[in-house]
Amino acid sequence: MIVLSNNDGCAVSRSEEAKALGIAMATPAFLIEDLIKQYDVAVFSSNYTLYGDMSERVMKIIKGMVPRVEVYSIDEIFLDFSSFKFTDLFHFATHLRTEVMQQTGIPVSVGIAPTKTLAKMANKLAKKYKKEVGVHYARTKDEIQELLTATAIGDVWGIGGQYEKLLLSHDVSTAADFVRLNEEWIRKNMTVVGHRMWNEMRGIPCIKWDEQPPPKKAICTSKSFGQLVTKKKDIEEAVASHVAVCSKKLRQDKSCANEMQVFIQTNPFRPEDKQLYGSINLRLRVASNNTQELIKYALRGLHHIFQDGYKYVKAGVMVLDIVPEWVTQLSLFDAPPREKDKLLMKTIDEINHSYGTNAVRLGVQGYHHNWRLRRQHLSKKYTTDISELLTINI
DNA sequence: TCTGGGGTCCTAGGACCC
DNA sequence: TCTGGGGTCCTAGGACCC
Repeated sequence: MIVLSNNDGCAVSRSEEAKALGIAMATPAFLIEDLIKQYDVAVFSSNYTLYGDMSERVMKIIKGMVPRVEVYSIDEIFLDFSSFKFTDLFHFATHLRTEVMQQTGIPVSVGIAPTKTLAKMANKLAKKYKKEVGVHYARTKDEIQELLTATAIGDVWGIGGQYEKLLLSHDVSTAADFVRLNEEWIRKNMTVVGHRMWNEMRGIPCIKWDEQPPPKKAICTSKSFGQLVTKKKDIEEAVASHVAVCSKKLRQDKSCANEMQVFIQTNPFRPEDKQLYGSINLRLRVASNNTQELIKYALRGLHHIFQDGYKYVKAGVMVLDIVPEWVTQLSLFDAPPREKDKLLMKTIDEINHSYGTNAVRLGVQGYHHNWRLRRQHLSKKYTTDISELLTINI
């Protein structure tokens, strides 16, 4: 089984069997069509509504069992055991795993260690080698050393492709090799970030604990079109729709943006086409999270960067310089009916929450959406849409 | 025909201030 | 021969994460 990225582009999630077939991470789907047919690989478009809902369920169970947690991503959560009354952490982790499995059917693995970086390593080991147990605990000096030796340098949290290349060229192939490196060398070649990882791996916690996610500094919505687009009207619809998503997220965060960026792009994988990347930054007169107002800015910006005669593949909107709603500075010459607008946005958000995103939208967002994403292999929203409930044939 | 999307942090260099 | 010292803010580019 594989799951594809947006627009059914690349394989971004693969079952063990798919990996065994040689399907590498981020392989474009069109390159493996034959393989898919030959081995009857099950293919799914990504379904973030479903994943988000299942994630919430899993996190909720864990939050109910551990008082201090940090949700790190859609499928990862850090647990703070430092003030824990249970001494048998291994046993507790096994119990936690069973609970999650029983209530959601989702297998999880648990890594326990003195720092976040080591815990991530232990987790990887738990997942890789201890599938039946699913828990790995590295506590003593020897256990930590063993963990470091078992971890390839490229598998360390914070070591990406570039650093991996650099380190391999210096004969550093495992985390244990890395820990033995000279401190100054690390500081010089890998900045303070590398230095932090070095300490973390030696058992000294350096990565802070964010129990509630810090407010966002930028929010971006961009998507490839399902097909190449040449008409300005289609791009206007897409840009307006992206703005609607950004503004909704701003309102959710109780934030406003002072600046906006709009960008459009041709397909760089088609060298036979004329290429263009157009982008423009717009300063808002007054910080806002109002969809209608933000769309006006965005379309004005689009007008400046759009050029006829190109085949566009993607458009995006980013809002930046984000401030909390309550610190927005009004302009001396600004007198729109802000309270009324706010009520309208609130109502639209509520309706869309109950009846599905886009149940209510602005006319300029369009209706037919010639540019919409390809999602040919979409699974159902089993857990969030009453009309897509799981059916069982008996 | 066909190649994802959304973020963060750090550094160096330039412009500016007194 | 010779041209200060101590700062801040901004941006672009590069690294990373999921």
